[in-house]
Amino acid sequence: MANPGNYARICEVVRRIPRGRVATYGQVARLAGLAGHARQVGYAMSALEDGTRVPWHRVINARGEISPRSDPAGDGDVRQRELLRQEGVMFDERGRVPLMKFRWRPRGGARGGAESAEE
DNA sequence: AAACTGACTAATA
DNA sequence: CTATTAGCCAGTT
Repeated sequence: MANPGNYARICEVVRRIPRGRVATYGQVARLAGLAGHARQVGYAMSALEDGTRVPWHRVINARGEISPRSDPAGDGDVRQRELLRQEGVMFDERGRVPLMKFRWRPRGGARGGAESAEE
């Protein structure tokens, strides 16, 4: 990565997502000080080197689903779902995560449900 | 340097 | 619910 600065921020944020919680790309971007750069967050994830301790699997899209990615192996999304399930995250019939319940809420609870749920 | 690409989101229709 | 449009910006070609 030519500019790891942004990636570092993203990793920092992702790293502090507690177990059993998920965060959206937009949320991570905002917390990383890159509001509106949700795309860059996803891009950063794909650029992560192996051996990284960043829980990238806890980052999902705003719909609460695992974003389909163009992985040659094609097992990336499957693995992500497995990892989340291991942490106690439940999926509904459609394979989605109820953000209303599992969304990571930094701050004492100012967001989620009552406030602007997402962007 | 210019054009493409992409693990995204939100607003409309 | 799906489809379309537009905004966003770093990394690749």
